[in-house]
Order: sequence, then structure tokens, then C-alpha cells
Amino acid sequence: MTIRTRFAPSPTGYLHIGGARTALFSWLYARRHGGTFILRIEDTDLERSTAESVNAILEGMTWLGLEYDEGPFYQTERFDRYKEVIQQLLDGGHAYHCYCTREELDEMRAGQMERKEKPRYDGRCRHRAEPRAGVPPVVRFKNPDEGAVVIDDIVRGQVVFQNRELDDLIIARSDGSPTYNLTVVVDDLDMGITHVIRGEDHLNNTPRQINILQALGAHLPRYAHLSMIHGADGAKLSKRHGAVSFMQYRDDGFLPEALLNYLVRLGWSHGDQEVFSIDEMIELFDIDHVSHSASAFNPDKLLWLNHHYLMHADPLHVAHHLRWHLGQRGIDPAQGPDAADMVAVQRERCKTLVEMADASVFFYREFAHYEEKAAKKNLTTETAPVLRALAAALESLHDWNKEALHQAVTNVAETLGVKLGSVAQPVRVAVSGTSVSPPIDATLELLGREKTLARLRRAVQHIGEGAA
RNA sequence: GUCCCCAUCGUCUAGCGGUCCAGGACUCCGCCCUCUCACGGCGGCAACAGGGGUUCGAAACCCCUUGGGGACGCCA
Repeated sequence: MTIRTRFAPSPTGYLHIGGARTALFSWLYARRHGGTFILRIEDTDLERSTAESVNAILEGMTWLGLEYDEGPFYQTERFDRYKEVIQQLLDGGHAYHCYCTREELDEMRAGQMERKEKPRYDGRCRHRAEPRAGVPPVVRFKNPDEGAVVIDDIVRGQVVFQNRELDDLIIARSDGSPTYNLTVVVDDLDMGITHVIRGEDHLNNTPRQINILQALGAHLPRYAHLSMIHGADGAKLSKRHGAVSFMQYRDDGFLPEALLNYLVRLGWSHGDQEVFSIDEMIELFDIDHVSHSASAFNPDKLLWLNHHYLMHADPLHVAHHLRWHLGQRGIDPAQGPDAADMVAVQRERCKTLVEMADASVFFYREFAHYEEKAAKKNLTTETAPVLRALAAALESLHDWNKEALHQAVTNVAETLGVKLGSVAQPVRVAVSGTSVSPPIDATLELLGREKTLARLRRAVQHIGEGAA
């Protein structure tokens, strides 16, 4: 049997952490078993579904690299099929028209709540065959009243629901449109889904869906309900916890592989291993080791992983992303050091591409001001001779490379009888405008002779002006 | 309120009856390295929710309590 999994988001919001993890696990499960991964957009709620959300989901999936083999399928394009199944259930006596008004239902619920009962439809229209004037009916599924539904969940084990806890859910609205529990069942059936991997919030829907599936005489898929992901504060993950759209992570300077690695470890483990390449995830992923308990989102660990990938990924690959961020700052990456070289010198001190881009701006563009504190300490009448001496040495430097530059800086320090830091730090401030940069030899090498000399002179002049 | 799920360091987790006075990772704190910031290296703080069982033996199995979470829509 070929495994077929699906990710079925509703486009009523953006792709968030929880959704992305569900998608990842479904994708991994399919990939792990040589199966098929399907994307289905559950847009039956016309009121709340938006094209923006659909785009955000598609864009997020692409950015993460979770490619789907089939789809995207849109439920709004399958209404004819749902109507057909609803009629089939009606004909088979598994569903009936309900003429209850919203007011009636509200009243019933209020009474049940008051009696501390579970709010549920009491099935009063099961036997009320005659239509009521002016009340367009909904269609309800006739849920069995006896017995129990036993779910053999792959992550949770056996979960039992008594049928008497369930009620006759609406499968078609009064305007004839199908509802969630019906469309899911029909689609999972028609699309041949073998494994339904989804959030735990759907566990309660599962017995209802199984009952409909059984009324249809269908073969049941396997279910795997993943625990929820909470925000760093332990509360429910919501739009208030930042990252409104998953694409925010791209904008914030994260690499997709870091997100994927973080996500896979949220609720799944393989011994003590923390770092997984995509190939390793696919090779090692198994539902046996999926956690039963909810987990909290930990931004610090994501940052650590992102830094790890910045450090260890192919600089050419990271450079591709860095260029995008430099572009966001109005910089043409072609007008300056090669981005891959920049990655090589910057990556150990940057946790995000945003930090890296910010720290790299001075290589491409003249800075307007010296950082006040740094200039006050390092650009002084005492350091001016140091800067002049280095400028002189560099003007005649034959080979503009790291080794020669290091030697030149060391020589100046020795000649003047000062420590290396007494040369490097003023030079750093002179060329970068700040007190932080890659090692001075690497900085000067990448900056180039022209910019280096110009900035050393500019700094000397700056000191002169301050003294005068 | 009713039903369902869950429960190991602050967080992510290892653990599938003895090798656990509980291991790894993030964070935090020391020390070393050092031209800045970092990287790196070494070390440290920190947990089996509580109570009953089962067993020669329980973090692991069972029950209860407590505490979290989810569901209870003509939303998905």
C-alpha cells in the first residue's frame, strides 16, 4: 500500500508554527515511506477564507521546501461532489433535514449549560418529517446513539468515545453548502488518504468523521494526532506571539533549514541528536518517537539553530539569502565584496541574516557617523599617529591579502611599541565606524585598499577637527 | 460544566522495569582562548507534580488527586 498523507489548512489566517509543523510531519511521513504528499485548501468557509491566506500558505510551503505531489486542491471546487455524498447519506437514512431555528438551538444550549450538561443537539428533528414554512433546513448526520468509537491513534494509542457523547452534526448548511466534517471525510476518502496526520485539536472530530465514513461504508484511514505547540509563555500560540505569517521568519533573517530543524525537534526526537539535515529527517522520522505532550515555542533555541546553519551551511547558499537581505537595505551586493566571502567572515558573530546584513553594510556603503562611544575612545590625538603609520604602510603594501595585512598591522604595533589591540581597535573604528567587526586583517582585506585608505585618512582628519 | 488528551531541569527532550543519587541541547553563570564582537574549549546551576498500589526492584506499569491543554458553532 502506498502511503498518502495530506496537509489541509484552511485559508482563514496565515501559516503559523503549528501549521508548519503539521505540514512538515505529514510531508516527512510521506517522504520517509516513499508515499505521496497532498496539499488541500479547506476553503468552504466563504466568509473567512481569503486569497491572501492561500498565497501565504503556498509561499510558506515553497520557502520551507515542502513540495507537494498533488494539489493544491480547493474544496470550493468540489461542491458538486459533496452534494452528491450528502444526498447519498440522506437516501441511505444516515442523514435528515433539520428545521430548528438558531433561536431554538441557542435556547437548547443555554438550558443544557445551566443544567451543567454538555451542549449538544438533542435530535428533535430526527422524527419531525414535515418542513416548516420559512425555515430553510440544514442537513444533519444521524450519529449512532449507542456503542462507542475506538480510535487506534498512532501517537496516542487507543482513544474511546461513547456515541452518546456525540450529537447529530450539521453536514450541510441551510444554503446547501457542506461543512468541515463532511468535506474532510469525502476528500480523505476520494483522495485515498491512508494517514491523517493533524493537530490534536481535531481528536474530538475524529469519532464523528469515523461514523460518517462508516455510514458511507468506507475503509478507515489511520490517524495520528500531534500535540499542540504553545507560545514561549506557555499560553496558546496565537497571532499575538509574533510571527503572524510564517514568512516573518524569512524577513527576520532565518534560514528555512533552521526552521525545519527546529520544527522537527518540537515534538519529535531521535535520541540526543539535535541537528538534522533534510535527508536525515526523511531517513529517521518515525511516529513512534513523536511526543505525547504539548510543547512550548523557544525562540532562543531557534536562534541557536539558525546560527548553527549560518556557520555550517555552504557559504554560497547562505550568500544567496544574504544578498536578499542586503537588497532589502537598498544595497547592490555586486557593488562590493562577494557575498560568499562576506558570509565567511561574518557568520560566526551573527545569529540571523538580518544581523549579518546590518553588520556588513559598511563594506558596501560609506557610513555617515562614527559610533559616538567608540570614536571617543579610539579616535584620539593619541591614536592619530597609529592610523597615519598604518595608512603609510598599507599604501605601499604589495599584496592586499589577509596575511600581508596582518603582518602590516603587527609591524606598526611593534614599531610604535604598543599592543596589537591598540592598533586594531582604532583602525576598526576608522574603517567601520563601530567597535565591532570581523578580525581586522579580514576586514581590511574585504574592504579593499581604496576604501581602507580613504577611511583611515578620513578618521585622521576627523581627529584633527576634534582637536582644533 | 461534560467529554477527550497530556504530565522528566525555565524550555526542547533521552529514558520503552534494574546499567539513572536521571543523560543531551537551548538559556544562564564561572574559567580559558582573544585585536573588538563572537566562535571554540573546559566546568557549573537546574527535573522524574503529589499520593496510593503492582514488583525482589519503578522516572518507567495500574489507580486516584492535582495541574495544564483541547473539544463542545449553519468555523475549520
